[in-house]
Amino acid sequence: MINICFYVAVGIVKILKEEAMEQEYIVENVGSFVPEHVFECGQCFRWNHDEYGAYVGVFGNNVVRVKKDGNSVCFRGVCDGNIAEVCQEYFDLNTDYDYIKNTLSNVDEYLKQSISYGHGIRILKQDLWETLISFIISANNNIPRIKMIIERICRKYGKKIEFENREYYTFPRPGELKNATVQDFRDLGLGFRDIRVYETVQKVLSNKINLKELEEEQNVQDLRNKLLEIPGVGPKVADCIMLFALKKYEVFPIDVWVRRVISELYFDKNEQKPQVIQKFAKEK
DNA sequence: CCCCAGGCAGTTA
DNA sequence: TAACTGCCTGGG
Repeated sequence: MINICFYVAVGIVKILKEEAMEQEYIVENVGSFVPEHVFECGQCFRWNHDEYGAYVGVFGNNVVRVKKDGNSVCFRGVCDGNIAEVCQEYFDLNTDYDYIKNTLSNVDEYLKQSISYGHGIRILKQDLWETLISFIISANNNIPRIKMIIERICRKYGKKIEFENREYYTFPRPGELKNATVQDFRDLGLGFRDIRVYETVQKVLSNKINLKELEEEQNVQDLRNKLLEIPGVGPKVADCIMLFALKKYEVFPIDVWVRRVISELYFDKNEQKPQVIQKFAKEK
């Protein structure tokens, strides 16, 4: 398990509009932060680039615009709390990615090239509830459509936040979805995933699924088994939830592409079963 | 028109 | 428990 935390993202915070909690946070010399690598890698679904190459996204009750200029990154937005603290947690700013990349680059030539290709990536610390629902929707689906569906859910059930004269919508909490029917989800374009999302909402509301308990479960195997009981959550989705929302950095989500790439590179193009790839990745 | 997309769940053997 | 198959929907 990799967990390096000797490193602190120092930056400058400015209050821009006190009444709207609009703030700015500028961090100099951020190692490993390329917005395109962070936001387009498929770990998140609510970030979109604007006409100036900046990315704007909603997470929690925050709307933030992220712009990289040379060696510094500017975070600007309306935040539920201190923007520096909010961003340090969400963007994992206090982890030394250079150390991790150096270590993994020495494993083999394929990893070296992969890391070079995506050198600016960071693993976001996303909200458990949003990640759970988002990855149930991701099943047998493609990223533009996943993003579109999630946007429609937020627009219909989330809370509106205004920023820079535009409207943004939070991802609805379970309570905000309590009256949503299977048909409502079908109408939003979820397809056969509608019943899975509906049942998951209902089970969280009736406390058959306890999000807090999942947050606190430290044993990865037990956590995985608990996640697998949730409708619409299989092995791949469970691993994504653990990696992107619960800081379980030892998991290795295997989707069709990871399977294909690893089979091609390491198994002489023979398609391997997820179980075999899982074992291989863990050992490596 | 067919095929596929960041899988899951229910059914067989 | 491993393999097989259907599934909403949209785009290439």
